[in-house]
Amino acid sequence: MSLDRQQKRTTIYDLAELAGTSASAVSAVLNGNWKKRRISKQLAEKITRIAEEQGYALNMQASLLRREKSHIIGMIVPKYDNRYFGSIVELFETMARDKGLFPLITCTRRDPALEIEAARTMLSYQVDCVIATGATDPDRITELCAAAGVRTINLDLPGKLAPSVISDNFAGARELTRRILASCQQRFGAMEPLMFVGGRGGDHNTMERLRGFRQAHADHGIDLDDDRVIACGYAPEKAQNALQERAASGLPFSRGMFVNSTITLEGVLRWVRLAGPVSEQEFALGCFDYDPLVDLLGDNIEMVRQDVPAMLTRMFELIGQGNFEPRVSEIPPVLR
Amino acid sequence: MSLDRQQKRTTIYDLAELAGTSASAVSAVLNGNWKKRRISKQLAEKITRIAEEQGYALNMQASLLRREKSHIIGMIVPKYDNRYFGSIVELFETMARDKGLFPLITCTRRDPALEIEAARTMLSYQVDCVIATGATDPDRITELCAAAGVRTINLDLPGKLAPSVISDNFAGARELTRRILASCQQRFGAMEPLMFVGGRGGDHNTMERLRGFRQAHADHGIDLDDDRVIACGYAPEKAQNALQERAASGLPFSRGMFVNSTITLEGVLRWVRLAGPVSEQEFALGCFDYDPLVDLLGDNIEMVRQDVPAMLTRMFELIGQGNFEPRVSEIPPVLR
DNA sequence: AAATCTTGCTTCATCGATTGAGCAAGTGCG
DNA sequence: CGCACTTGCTCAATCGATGAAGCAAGATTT
Repeated sequence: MSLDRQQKRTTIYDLAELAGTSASAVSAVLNGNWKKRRISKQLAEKITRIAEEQGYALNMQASLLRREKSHIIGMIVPKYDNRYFGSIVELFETMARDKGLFPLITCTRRDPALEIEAARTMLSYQVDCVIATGATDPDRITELCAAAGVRTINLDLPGKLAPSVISDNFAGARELTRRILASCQQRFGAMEPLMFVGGRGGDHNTMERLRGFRQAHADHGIDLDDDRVIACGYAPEKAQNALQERAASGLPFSRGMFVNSTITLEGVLRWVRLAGPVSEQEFALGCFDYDPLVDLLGDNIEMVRQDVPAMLTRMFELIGQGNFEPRVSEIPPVLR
Repeated sequence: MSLDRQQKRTTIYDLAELAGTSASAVSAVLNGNWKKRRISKQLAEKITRIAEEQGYALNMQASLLRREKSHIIGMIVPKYDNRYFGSIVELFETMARDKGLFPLITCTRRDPALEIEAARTMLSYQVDCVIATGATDPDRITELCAAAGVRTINLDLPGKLAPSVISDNFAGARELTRRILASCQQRFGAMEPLMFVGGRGGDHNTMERLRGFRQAHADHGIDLDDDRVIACGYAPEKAQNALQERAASGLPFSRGMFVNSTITLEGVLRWVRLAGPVSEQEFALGCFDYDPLVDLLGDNIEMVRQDVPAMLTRMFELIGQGNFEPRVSEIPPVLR
């Protein structure tokens, strides 16, 4: 790796020399508390000018080493490349910056080992706080951080040891299911039990969504066999294969499907395309997650949009209040 | 902000005391060069054990302050929430980590001021190298970093002062245009000049894609009026409004459209839905960018997928070779 | 005129990890 | 036995920014 620095960086000592003053004065001026330190306006202006001329950039590492709080806030995300996590990350950055915090984001591709590794790295970088988003084992992260005196908040998936901010999966899934059933009624002339595709049986969100899914069926007095639930994970290929197998198995198949995320939807649609009966026109689909392009192109696809701004607002509220009790905040999703 | 640390963090001095040795030995053991520093295996093992027991985490700030290279590699991206940049960021993180570099990513939401601010912040964090992705003013970033002795590479959009890795926009656009024209021929029985929607007239990629767009028309001997080009920016609302106005203007309108990104496609589809003639079935669309869900749902939408893995591979090659000549590497996109 | 206060700086220790220099004890060789 | 060499460590300076403590010169009070 040829990443060798060209010249030595300008430091406050260089500036002090150029300004004929001390490093301490330069530091005071550049970090804004020169009034408190009784530096004259003239000297302050002179130093500021010279710093600009020299293109001085603070050495954060040195600065952070000295300060007690780093104002760095870490976020661990499973994936970047879907709209849900993409918008979480983008808004998180913006909000963190607005609050004077420096956002440090790391993506773990749903790899539990990388998750722990990422948390450890964040601690090394002296983060003040870690947000564990959609983590497989949020409590492990909380423990690790707690050992270093760093607080954590869980986002998207809840944990037992730190506060969690998640969607109201039950209510959202119940309403989404209701809509898919209504769409079946309208388009096929009758309601039939739906299938549930994607997610992991063990994860909290999937369990809650399943509860809403079941409740909506019960609301309409529709019997639901357990074998209509295909919690095959989130990856597209897994959903595609699972549907393939299911279709081949001879078990009853539904035209209405509750799909657990846009990622999974990719697999479902691929199956419909390649191996499925005819076209997606013959299905009534619903997706727990939002993607604007699907919304525009998928005529028969209902979507639930998780309320990312509300979730992040709540999260920063908790931080602001210094509230780190392990309570769960459920944010209602936006239905379209 | 209540982000107060709970207890003091464990340092090498604490570990030294516990192990009955010196901080120097602890440091040598923990950063792996204990053999070079002639520390005995016993002591090394003892220190390692104690460090683990105490949940010790290195203080990166202190470590980086002392070292010459930080091994931090910065990336500036305009947006997270679309598949193209999402996959760039995700793969960049993975590849950087594999090469022993620490990825530091920042999103500027296409705000030129934030771009400069982000570059400055990266310098403060002592990055060894900055990747400016889709930057509005990459040369400004290069200058700023050069003043601090930090090299830069441009990705997606080229600059004049640093090496650039971009898609072969001309060839990609020419082929995409050819396909849209063929689709027009097949579906409407005749080729007609297409419209070009989205992008900024001034930006390199848009200019090159326009060149390919024009060339493909010329290849088929189709006359193309300049007023079929609507470079209204990338944002969905802008595209939607521009099409609205265009339709109202009475100028000739095309059923075939070259759309400059998936983001813009969102606006185009919205226009089709809300104000457009009937449905997207009556259009032949092509998009310079890839989204798997559009690929599955958009029956008449051709897509060009920029070859993100190849682009990043090339980028890391340049870094590895220490090659910082301002040359442009054009990576052929993948056509589907 | 002496005592006190204010202004505008400078000095120096400190944060935690790293590393060149150095030192003491042990080993090997003639 | 004396000298060189090796082994296994410790010491102390250093990276750059920060801020408490201190100090000198001038202003103000008694």
